[in-house]
Amino acid sequence: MKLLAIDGNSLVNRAFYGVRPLTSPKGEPTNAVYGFLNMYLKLLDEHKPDCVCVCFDVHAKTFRHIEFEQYKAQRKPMPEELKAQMPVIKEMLDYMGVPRLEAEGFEADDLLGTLARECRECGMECVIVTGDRDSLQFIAQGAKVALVISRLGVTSTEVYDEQVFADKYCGLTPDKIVDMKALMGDSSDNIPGVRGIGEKGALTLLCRFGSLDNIYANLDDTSLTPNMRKRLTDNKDMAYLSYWLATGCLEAPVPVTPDKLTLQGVDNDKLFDRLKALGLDSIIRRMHLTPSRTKHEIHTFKMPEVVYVGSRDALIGIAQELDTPAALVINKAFSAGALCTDEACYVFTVMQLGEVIKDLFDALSDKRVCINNSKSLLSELLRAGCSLPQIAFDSALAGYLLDPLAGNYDIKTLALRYLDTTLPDPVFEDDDAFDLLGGGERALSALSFYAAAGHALTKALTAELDKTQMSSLLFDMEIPLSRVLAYMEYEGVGVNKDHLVRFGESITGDIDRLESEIYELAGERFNIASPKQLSEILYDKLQLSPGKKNRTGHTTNAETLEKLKHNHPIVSKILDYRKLTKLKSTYVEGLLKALRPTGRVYGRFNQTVTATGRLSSTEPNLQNIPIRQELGAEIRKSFVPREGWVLVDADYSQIELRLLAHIAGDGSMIQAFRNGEDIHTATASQVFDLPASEITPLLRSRAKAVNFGIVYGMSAHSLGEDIGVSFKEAQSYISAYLDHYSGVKNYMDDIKLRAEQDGFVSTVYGRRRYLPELRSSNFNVRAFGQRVALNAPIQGTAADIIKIAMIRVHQRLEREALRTRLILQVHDELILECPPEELEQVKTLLKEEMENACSLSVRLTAEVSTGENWYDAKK
DNA sequence: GTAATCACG
DNA sequence: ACGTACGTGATTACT
Repeated sequence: MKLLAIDGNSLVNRAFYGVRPLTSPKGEPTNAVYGFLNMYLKLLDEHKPDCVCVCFDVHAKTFRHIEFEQYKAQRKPMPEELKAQMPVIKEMLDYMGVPRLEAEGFEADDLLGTLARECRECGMECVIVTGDRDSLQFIAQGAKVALVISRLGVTSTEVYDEQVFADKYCGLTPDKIVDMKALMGDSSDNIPGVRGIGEKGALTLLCRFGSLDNIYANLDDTSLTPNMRKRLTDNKDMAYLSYWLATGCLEAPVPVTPDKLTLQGVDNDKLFDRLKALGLDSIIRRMHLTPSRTKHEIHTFKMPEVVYVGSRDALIGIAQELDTPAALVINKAFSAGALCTDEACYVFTVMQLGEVIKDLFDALSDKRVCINNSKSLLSELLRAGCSLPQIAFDSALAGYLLDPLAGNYDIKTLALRYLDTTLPDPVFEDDDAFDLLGGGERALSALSFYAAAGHALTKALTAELDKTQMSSLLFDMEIPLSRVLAYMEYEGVGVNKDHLVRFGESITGDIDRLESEIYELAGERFNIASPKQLSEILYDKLQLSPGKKNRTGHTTNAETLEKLKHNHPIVSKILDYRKLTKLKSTYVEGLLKALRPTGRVYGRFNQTVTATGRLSSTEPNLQNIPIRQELGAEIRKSFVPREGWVLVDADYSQIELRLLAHIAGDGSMIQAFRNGEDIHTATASQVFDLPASEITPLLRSRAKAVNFGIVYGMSAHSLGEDIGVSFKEAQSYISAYLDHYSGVKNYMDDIKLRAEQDGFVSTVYGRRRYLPELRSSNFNVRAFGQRVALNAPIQGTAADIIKIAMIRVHQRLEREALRTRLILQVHDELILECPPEELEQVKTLLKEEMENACSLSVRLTAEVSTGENWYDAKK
């Protein structure tokens, strides 16, 4: 028989401080609940105990002892967010049938000690789980102690028995942990210890003398330094008080014998409802809970009649008859699918029907369908040469709008969250060929469930979007955009292989040369790409002064190395080496890998990734092609239009600052833009109190940094760092800035307030970003939340605007029957490829659509230029 | 799988 | 009382 005895308070604390802030849809903090339950489930898996008990502290109303009161009362109060979660955790444990123990005037620790003793007495094995080293003393009661350690956000346990303890504490017996604490104290437990003695000193003393008593019996021992002797003498009372405080009790009132602490059954419904209300879906999944029967009516969907469609004609007939939007689910290989309406769910496999995909989508071409991830279907259809259906709804895009941080928007995930329904695993998703004989039935049934869930999600998510006033964002922005993106992905972008290869070859020589020069200067060969090895060479061997530290050692990043450039010739060679290898591996080799026989790369634009509404680009990332430095910009010369065509590039100038002016309603900044002033010069003129004519390039560039910094919610510290002036000087720039642009200052105050009230911030178009960080008890996390609150409306509105522009540009190209295609988007920039005869028309329409995508208190301007490659097309 | 680094807006 | 700007993705090293 094995008992798992858990220190509830200790684990809850670990969870609270170890897990990033999470909140339920209502805004209650849930991170400790989440972290605790995950730890608990993991422990259960690992130890598979027969009996379990979670112990909690209950502080006495009257204290056992006056010193006790004095010291324990000084403990920091529990943060509100944590306090609120304690009863929730206890409630969860009750629903899970986990015995828990608490006794007034006793701490969890006391209960654990008592349980350990009782286990020994009745011959049971006992594993104590805690994050508190105090409990290691109970190893002396025959228990094992699984010490919880959180490192880098991952929690694991280290199991101590007598042997492990002795190894770690130079041969001491576990009861000496009390002597340790008596000497070193424990700030988290408010045990004072002996002033001036820490972990090392305590361990040395105990190894020498064996126990606290023996130390005091041998105060005249010659091995003690006079200093140490004085500390011990002066604090003898403290040491013995601490000894008493650290000694765990073995006689706490435990009403049952350990063998009775068995797990009771889980109350599925109550647990499901509570976890659901807290938004802890991953726990629901992990525990395989099923939707409770108590609240079925609202969203849970009804499975319509499932009809297996066995012939091509029947399927086409059904498609042609559709008069309301139908949910369509289809596997990637187009070999099976399902269509669901209110009436029925029609399941079909192409294996049975012959090659009917083209016919099916012809039949659907004027029909409205509801899809999860319409972009991927549309790009597949384009590649397959099929007609495109109208997209009436896209559940993935809806899910993204409702919670852009959720990360996963597949039907199974959305169904759990919005329909309280656990779907079977999507067996059909990745099947390249749909195997009707092997597992086909299971896949068909999954398919019908997914289509039906897709249909139900349309209703549920539409309601949610109505509530949050984001319907227009979905129907007028994201859904039309997904079609544009599908075309962009279908088109790809031309890459000149020879140019890329030549560039790669031209830098390979330099890389080799730098490599051997670096080895020469270092006096040995090492892996330059390994920050660990590099840091040893620079900071240990060559004795360069290390800059900031990171978790694993000293940073070797470019910013730090830049400062060390003049101290040793190796440094700038390393910087150059890094630059060149980056270009070679990420851009030359990366792009060559992605280059298809058509001479083009087909990247993907993801529509549901960023927190702010921007797109992201992958495989390859076409949004971070070098430009800032001349050598890197060479890569851009490899991006070319089709033979005989030209690239057209248009970017918004200072869109984020213009949006800041508009959103903040700052008269002074609006005026500067209306007057067509150079905004950085205008800012410099205000901040430095000089006429525009006297603004030097240096001053302008500093003002530019201030302008950017404001948009990011900067601090004076980072601004100073960035532009190389003192903290004080940076502070004075910022205050001069905010004095002049008082609308910006008001905006900054106002948005933080609103964010705190609402729990989210919005773009001009109503796109939301939720900010659970603002409720964190951690200052840094909260400060981060405030910066995000400032930045998200601006970055997000810019993202909204260019999306509108993309849709309109695409539509105009279609309407005007042009061959020109939109091929890339880089946040504030659009790139098209254009046959020469369309060039003038395209330049005009592009500028028009971008500049008129929305109307604000300042106008937007777009700069258009053209060229034979991307490098030339950027002015 | 995560961390460090560095490319972009 | 706390650390230092917002948003991404790819590569490499290392656990």
